[in-house]
Amino acid sequence: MGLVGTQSKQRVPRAVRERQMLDAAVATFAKRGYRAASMDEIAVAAGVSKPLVYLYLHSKDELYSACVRREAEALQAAVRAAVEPGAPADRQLWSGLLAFFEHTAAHPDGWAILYSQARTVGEPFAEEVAAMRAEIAEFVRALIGAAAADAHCDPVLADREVAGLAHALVGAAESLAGWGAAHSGRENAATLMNFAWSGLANLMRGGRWEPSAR
Amino acid sequence: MGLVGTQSKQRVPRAVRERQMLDAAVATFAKRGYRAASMDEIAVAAGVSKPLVYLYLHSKDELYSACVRREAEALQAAVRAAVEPGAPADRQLWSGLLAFFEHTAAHPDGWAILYSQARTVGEPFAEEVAAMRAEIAEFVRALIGAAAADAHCDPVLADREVAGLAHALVGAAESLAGWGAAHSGRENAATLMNFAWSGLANLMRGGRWEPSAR
Amino acid sequence: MGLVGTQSKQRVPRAVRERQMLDAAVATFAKRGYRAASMDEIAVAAGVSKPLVYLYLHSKDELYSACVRREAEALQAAVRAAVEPGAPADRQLWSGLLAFFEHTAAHPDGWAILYSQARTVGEPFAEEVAAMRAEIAEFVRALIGAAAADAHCDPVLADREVAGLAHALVGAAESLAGWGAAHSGRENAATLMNFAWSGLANLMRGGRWEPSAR
Amino acid sequence: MGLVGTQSKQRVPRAVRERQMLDAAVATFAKRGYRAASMDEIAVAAGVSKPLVYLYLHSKDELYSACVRREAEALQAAVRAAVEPGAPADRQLWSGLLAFFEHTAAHPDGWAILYSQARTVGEPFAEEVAAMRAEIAEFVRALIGAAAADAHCDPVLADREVAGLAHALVGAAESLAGWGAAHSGRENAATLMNFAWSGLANLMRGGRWEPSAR
DNA sequence: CATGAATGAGTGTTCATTCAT
DNA sequence: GATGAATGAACACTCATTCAT
Repeated sequence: MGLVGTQSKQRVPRAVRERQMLDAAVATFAKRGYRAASMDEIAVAAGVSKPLVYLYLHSKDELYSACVRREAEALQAAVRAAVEPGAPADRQLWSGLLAFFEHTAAHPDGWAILYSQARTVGEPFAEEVAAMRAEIAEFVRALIGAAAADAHCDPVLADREVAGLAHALVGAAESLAGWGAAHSGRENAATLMNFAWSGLANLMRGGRWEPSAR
Repeated sequence: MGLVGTQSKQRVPRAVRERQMLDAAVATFAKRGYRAASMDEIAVAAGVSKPLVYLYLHSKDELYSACVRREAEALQAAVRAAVEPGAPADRQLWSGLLAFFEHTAAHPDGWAILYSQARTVGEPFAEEVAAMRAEIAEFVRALIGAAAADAHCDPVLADREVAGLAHALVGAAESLAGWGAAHSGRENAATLMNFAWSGLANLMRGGRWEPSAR
Repeated sequence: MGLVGTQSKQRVPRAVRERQMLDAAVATFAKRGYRAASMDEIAVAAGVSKPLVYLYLHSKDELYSACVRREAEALQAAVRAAVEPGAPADRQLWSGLLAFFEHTAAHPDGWAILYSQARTVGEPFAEEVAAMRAEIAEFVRALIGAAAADAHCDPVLADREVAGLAHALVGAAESLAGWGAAHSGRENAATLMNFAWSGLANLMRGGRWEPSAR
Repeated sequence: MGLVGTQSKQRVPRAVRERQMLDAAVATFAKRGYRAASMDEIAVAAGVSKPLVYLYLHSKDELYSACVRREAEALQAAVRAAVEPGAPADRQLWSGLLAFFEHTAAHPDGWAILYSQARTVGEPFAEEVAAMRAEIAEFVRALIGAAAADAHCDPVLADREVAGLAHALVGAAESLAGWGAAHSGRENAATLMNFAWSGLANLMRGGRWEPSAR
């Protein structure tokens, strides 16, 4: 006793403790869902006492919010870092998709929170996640718009249609991320590019599928 | 007293009451989520006492299960009824998408249960919903396969790639259903067909987007 | 329809229906205990609807009370019928014990209600059962008193001691009835007579066990 | 304020609180029975909130089990401490009975739990109590056997008969403990010794009561 | 006579949250 | 800085009991 470094109760700087708590919370929320995860379980998983969790993160809502924010920012940062601003639109989309599939495969708990959990209506933070999603869709929309401009696309695509296409593409990517977790990110990205880009290119050339067509 | 319909304790046949309860439960589960919805709230919404809900539907789990089953069957029936088995593949896909978007737009609560809620990991019945989704994806996969065969598609598409495409399409449709609830089903279906079918057609002609392409 | 004897819903006279209900109730109360037995279960076991049970027996309390009363009277009647009023005290005790063990062995559910269930403090009817027990003890006490008088018992036994002896004997009999359900009534009765009567005889002769005796 | 003991939320060490809870639970279970006693009532009687009871004792079953265990061990300890292993059999029996009557008179609630409540078929822990009872009966059986051996008892008593006698004696003691709670333990013990020991002694001398005797 | 339909009141249990130390 | 002790409020579920038919 009295010897430096022999305390059993670690004095750990706040930043580190907070990260431990967030890690534990992300894992627990991903496994159980927001309501079913208990603060007790999270505190135990983080290796700290419950009041400490409250001291640092104030409430279950704020804790979950912090988890969502952290994971969302990490995903967005990964995608942003992969995209070269000056490159052609298809190249940018490809890089972004690749980074997206690789990041979600590497961080399944984070992805689960963003995709499966936080979306649940009625729960808090559906808005935060929806905002992130909207931001991504807007980015994709801009890419499509740029490509259309480059191609001097003849019968200009309606804004609303472009936005719809962007949402469809985002949904397709999310679905693939969930379904193709077993596959490599490169494979998923290639599948989606092949699927989407040709359709877009065709649209820009004025080719349309006609419902009345026999 | 004496007026028809002024009795305090309504005597209603079981089948009717059960439907009222399911309606109330679907609305409540859609608004709050499985865990956050309380049996009290559902009973009040259905205009009956809690014990009666338990008498007929036995538990929260069974009640939720019944909701999921009913909504899933309704959606599948709507899609199935719209698709003409003998028609060409693109025609079938179009009809199915149209029916899907129209049904989900007309029954947003049912769709919320199937899409947002039941998927949440940790909640019960995620499996049932995943199974329904897999069934739909398989149907789409078969359509794509048939179209590819019709087109004597040269460099045969790998099975795994077709399955991936099917999941991407399903995800795109789900995403559009959520985003474009305000739009007409016809519009959404057209957007998706334009987006997807041209890409598929191009793929079948052997056209591929090449990541290495500068 | 209209044919005599072909109704599916039996019209059964009240007395018979009541007996069916009591039989079912005795079996159910014996198996589950007073609180754990539900009126639903009893009604199903009796093969009638619940409101009919209420129509005839008014409440769970009254139903249980009727069960206790019926079983208690049956047991007392069996014992009373076996005892010959004029016979010597030991003979009377023997006959009573024999009848008691045989009746309880033949009606284990009734005995369970009287012995294990109805005694539980806090439950209603503990009093009714206690009264029956007191009546039996009093009968035994009178027997012992008569025997003592016959024997011109020297140092007259204190009234309280005789009452205590009677209670001890009753308890011994109850314990044997529970433990020795597998044995024949005759065996149990013989064991108890051998055990008790000699002790009583000795007491009457003035023989006492002395605590201070080495 | 400032006065010792005037805090609104008492901070009491866990061991103390647990004992308070057990005391309250024993009293409540004794008064109402297992099913009729509510956790609310117990918590109020213990002067704490219900969640604290659950935090420490986990469930109604475990709480009841803890009560039964504690009271059973206390009773057994009291009896064991009173019996001198080397003493003659009658002396041992006397000491044991005396301790038994004194302990049950001093702790009527504990005795109620062991005797009236836990025995009720259908309730949990009937087994635990039955096991304790069997242990006591076995101890008494051994005493009778030893006495018989000392006395060179001629027509050896059948094992089953000895076991029956032991059960009869235990039942007699239980009955007296319930009936004679108002009397002194010494009085009850004396009554039972006089009743039982002479009968046993007579049996060992080969004296038997004959049913066929006129 | 007999019952399907219905409920008020209460049960055991859990959880997010906060003090006093 | 860190925690053991404590609780208010709510939740899923059950049961004895009663109408209206």
